[in-house]
Amino acid sequence: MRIGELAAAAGTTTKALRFYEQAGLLLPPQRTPAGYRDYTDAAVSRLDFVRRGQAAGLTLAQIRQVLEVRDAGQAPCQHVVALLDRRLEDLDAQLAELRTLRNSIAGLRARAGGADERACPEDQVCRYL
Amino acid sequence: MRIGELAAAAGTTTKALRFYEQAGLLLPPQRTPAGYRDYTDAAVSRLDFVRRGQAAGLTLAQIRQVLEVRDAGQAPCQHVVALLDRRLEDLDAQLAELRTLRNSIAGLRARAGGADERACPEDQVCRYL
DNA sequence: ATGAACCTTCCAGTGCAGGGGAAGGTCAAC
DNA sequence: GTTGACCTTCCCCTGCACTGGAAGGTTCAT
Repeated sequence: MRIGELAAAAGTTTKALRFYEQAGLLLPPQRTPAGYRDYTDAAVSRLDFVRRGQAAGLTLAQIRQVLEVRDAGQAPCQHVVALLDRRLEDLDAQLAELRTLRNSIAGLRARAGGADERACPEDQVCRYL
Repeated sequence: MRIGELAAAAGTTTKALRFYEQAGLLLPPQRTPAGYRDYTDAAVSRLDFVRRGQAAGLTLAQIRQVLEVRDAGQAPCQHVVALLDRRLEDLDAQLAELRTLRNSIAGLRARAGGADERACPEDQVCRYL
């Protein structure tokens, strides 16, 4: 399987695949005599895993760590669970932050009312912010 | 007022202030004969505005636009209100997205249970993701 | 034999908001 | 008269996940 086919199968681009290889997410595949990358089907499921990790909001560096554990022959499950737990914590923190921000912006917006046009005080840029 | 004093007064760094000037957020100040930047107190309240904008999650580019309107002698209030409205929409979208993500990760985590150590299937990286 | 469609490497840039540090000028105090 | 703290410009670096393009090699169909 050449890089273009793999990209099509995984729903990504050849550029991204070369980048993944250089980033340690894809193992360097066999090469044809001409130097073309020659992938096996395993690369497709590996990329599926990468995409599931990304969908879970993991960084490529975190996904790579999981893959490295797996490639070393160990079960990465414990590691994966720890990542999920940390991700949940981060998400909860981020959600709390965004909710606070939303409230304070909504407050500003309410204070501004109907966007009337009286000029702001001279010593200030805008009284609505 | 020299740049170091202004930075201290505004709770930021000289690096950031030079960057703001180059980015069009701070007007180029007078210079002393030696070439030092010499700010007036107006710079402090301008920086306060910048910080309030940042606290509201606006980008420096958006804040700069508001400042440009103000510097042109117009009241930027309408503009500010529009920015706040867009920011609210974006925040709501982002919150919805994060909530969805949180749910799906919580689902994965629940499926993983107590992080037990049975190996993942051979053809898969980890059954928990 | 030639053109399209693929592939290779390498270099550079994107957006965001600055930070790091070099090389050199200036100002006040001791 | 020199130390130390400040200032100047300059250019590169960070993180993240790629993307774009140049210059050149390969494969396949016509």
